[in-house]
Amino acid sequence: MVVRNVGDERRVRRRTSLDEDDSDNSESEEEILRDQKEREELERHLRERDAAGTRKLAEPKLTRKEEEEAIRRSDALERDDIGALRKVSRREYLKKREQKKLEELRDDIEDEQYLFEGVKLTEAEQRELSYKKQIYELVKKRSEDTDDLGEYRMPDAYDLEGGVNQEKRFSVASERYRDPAAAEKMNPFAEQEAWEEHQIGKATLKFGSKNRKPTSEDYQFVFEDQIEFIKAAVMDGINVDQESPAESIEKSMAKSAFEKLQEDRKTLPIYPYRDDLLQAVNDHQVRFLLLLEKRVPGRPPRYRSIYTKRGIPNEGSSVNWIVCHYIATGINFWGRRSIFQGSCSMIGCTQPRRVAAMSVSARVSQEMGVKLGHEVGYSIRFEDCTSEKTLLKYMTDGMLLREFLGEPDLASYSVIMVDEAHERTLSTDILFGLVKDIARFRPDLKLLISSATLDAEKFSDYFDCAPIFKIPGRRFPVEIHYTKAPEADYLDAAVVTALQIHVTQPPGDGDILIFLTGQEEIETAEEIIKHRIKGLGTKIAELIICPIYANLPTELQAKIFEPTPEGARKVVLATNIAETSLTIDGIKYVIDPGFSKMKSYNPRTGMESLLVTPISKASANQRAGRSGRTGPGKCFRLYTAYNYMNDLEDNTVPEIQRTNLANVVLSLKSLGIHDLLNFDFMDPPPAEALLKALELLFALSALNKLGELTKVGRRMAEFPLDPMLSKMIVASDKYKCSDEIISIAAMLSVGNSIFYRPKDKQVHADNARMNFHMGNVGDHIALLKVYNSWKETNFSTQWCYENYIQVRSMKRARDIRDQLEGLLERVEIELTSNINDLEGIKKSITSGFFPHSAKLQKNGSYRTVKHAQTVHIHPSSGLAQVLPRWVVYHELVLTTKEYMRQATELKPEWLVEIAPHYYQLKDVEDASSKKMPRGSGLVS
DNA sequence: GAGCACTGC
Repeated sequence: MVVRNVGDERRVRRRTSLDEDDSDNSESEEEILRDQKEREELERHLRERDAAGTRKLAEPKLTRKEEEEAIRRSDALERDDIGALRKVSRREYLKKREQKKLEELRDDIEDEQYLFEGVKLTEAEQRELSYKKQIYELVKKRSEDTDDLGEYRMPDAYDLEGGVNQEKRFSVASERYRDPAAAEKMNPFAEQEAWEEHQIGKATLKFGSKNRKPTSEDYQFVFEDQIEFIKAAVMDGINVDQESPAESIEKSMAKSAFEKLQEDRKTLPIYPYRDDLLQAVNDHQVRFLLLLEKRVPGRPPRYRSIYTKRGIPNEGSSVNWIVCHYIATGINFWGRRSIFQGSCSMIGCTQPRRVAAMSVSARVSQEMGVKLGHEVGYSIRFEDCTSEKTLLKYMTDGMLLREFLGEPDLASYSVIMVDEAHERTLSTDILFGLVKDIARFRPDLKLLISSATLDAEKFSDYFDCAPIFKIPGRRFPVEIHYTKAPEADYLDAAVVTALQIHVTQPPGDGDILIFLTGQEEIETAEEIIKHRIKGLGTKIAELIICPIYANLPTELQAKIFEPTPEGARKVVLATNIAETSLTIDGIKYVIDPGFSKMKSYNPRTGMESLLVTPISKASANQRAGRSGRTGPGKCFRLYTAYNYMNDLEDNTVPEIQRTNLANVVLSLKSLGIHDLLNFDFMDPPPAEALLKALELLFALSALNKLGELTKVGRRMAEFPLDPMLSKMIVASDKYKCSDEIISIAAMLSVGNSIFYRPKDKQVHADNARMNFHMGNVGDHIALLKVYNSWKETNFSTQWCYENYIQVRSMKRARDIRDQLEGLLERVEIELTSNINDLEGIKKSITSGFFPHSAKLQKNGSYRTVKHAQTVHIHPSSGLAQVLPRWVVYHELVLTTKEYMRQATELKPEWLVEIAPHYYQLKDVEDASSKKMPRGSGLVS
């Protein structure tokens, strides 16, 4: 939608500069004029679109600051190395970016000086501050050099010019939620230098003289508690290219980028199968299953350098895009016109992750020489980069699911390809069922399921014995080592193993990756390693510890992508995030303790909990594969071969079997699927979970007694939220406070990552947080206050710092809120605000969450009204000290106790008023008459 | 007086 009016000549120009491999064509006057024209076009387009008013469900809301959005988009696409959607003049854009960067940095430094005023800084904090100042100076210096700004530069391929541009790559792979300000801080030149200095500074502080020459005795250190490993197996390499990487880079540099693409396409392992593949798709008109035995790990450097300029978020992409390309260009096999010659129905391709959808589509559009957003586009939440021309559309699986709601037969698609099916995400599993269903009455629809799973037969059986098409992958061999005996303390064992590797192997031959279960464990491991290294002094080479987990602030995450300095070794401590979501270069050793945290759901109590559980074999192999991406690797498993064979499950339990299904059921119902218990799931969820979900939806009056969707239910299904949140919004219409309620809903759906609580400043953080709880209004209203205060400061970043609030989460909440606001219109709810009517707001909340009500007990604990289950207010709640008699809560989590997270006081009468079908008068009266111990000890 | 694996709409 957004790209329609960008001129074609831009593409031509771009192609030329690509071929010339030259970067200094400065902008002529003519081009500046053209840029201006484009900008005007854009503005006009945005105005028109806004005037048109009616918006498609998934269309992003771009109205806040059109310019800002344009810059953001431009930035994103530049990183794609596509540059197709540039909306502002390059010159203007760069200038703005530089200025903004400077301001941000200055603010940052000032903030910190302000915050730490009168506080004695630790060594690390001082270093951090001076590090920031350094960057500021560097950026300032660079921005004064104005000549730098006007010229058009092709983004570098990252195998050129002395190495990888890590920040750039990383900023895409890691920034789940893009923050333009943070991204802009990542100046490839300045930060690199400052970082190096920073690192050197750290190293000198810790390890003393770096210049000391190593003597032979330095390496004779032996650990007291070595762990013995047995080499048990080797995962063979497949199709590993014999050519040395250096040679091939040199070779490929000599050619133009376009030639490189042509050339490399032919060397892909899939290339010889091209005709067979198309023939196979052609022969199986009704349903066709394609299983790609993908490269489990790794691909040689020369391929990586060319195929994933954008970063390497998704390891399956290289197979995926080439298949899509074949299908798209080979469509005339089926008697239709090729994608280039005009209209035919769309090809849809789903990915489990946003970044993957973006990067693969960028790659394919480049491959086909078309502009991203035209013939090839992507569609993810908050960002729809497609147009009427789009024929090959990449999207997240959840997005296709929502498209189903608007178009239950997917009439606009002729091919659906589900990629990464082995990950078995919730959305993928539901898509399976739906897509299989519509394939029955749409014989023209082709299905392709692409998976790296080993039990292809299971997938094939599910899709009515669809033929399996195997495509060989590519990987390096990985040696697998098991321990001789089980390890009692896997954390300690992991640390010992890492140090063992570090000491016995020459530095520089490869980094170490340790899989741990969570933030806490990672921090502990970090401390242990630091402590042990200290004990070794300068006897060993430098070891750089890099923690990585999703909640780690983005700036700190960037560290793992820095190249390892000469003579040192990195040890990466990661959660599951390193298993699928991101790829780290240079890992040669993987240490796998065999555990991860998994969410489980108990349908009986409606409680979710995160449990540390043993991983599956599939998961273990995936982890092992992480060591063989750039060369032969080794994987050390901290369990025995017997454990592996006998104790581990083959595959991870699919998400659909261990989650709350309320949302799934609502979606399926609104698609007209009534018999859910007999719905064709590949792995059916527990019947109990389904019934629980149905029960809840009935209670929320989303379903009637016959299990049919009601009008309320239909409206609820429009919102991409939990049914209880959706109900809350629908109910807010009655209480005239939809404005407040959507803010609350947005804040709640961001999760519990809003308040930031650094270990060393917990008191400050808690104080700041309590400000929002003034008057004991309850956690929901406190969240509303947070959002509104932030809004009043014009979404200020500094305000967030002052109040220990995570900017990233707030920005996400803002986006969600905007989306919800747009959806209100669709379900005909008026946007009304009444901030003073707290009762109305609380009643709306109760309308959605009445099944989650609890009553205070004598001992200070609570008991849920419906199930008489003992629960407690979470200590982080504003009501933890207040203990109101009745509360309604957002969710129940099981950690050390059963805690209610986000609670608000309510009046018991409301329960009967709002949900007379759910609560009897006696439920409430009974309780209020007993009240608190009035007489004396009524024991029992 | 406690703790947050990872995604996605």
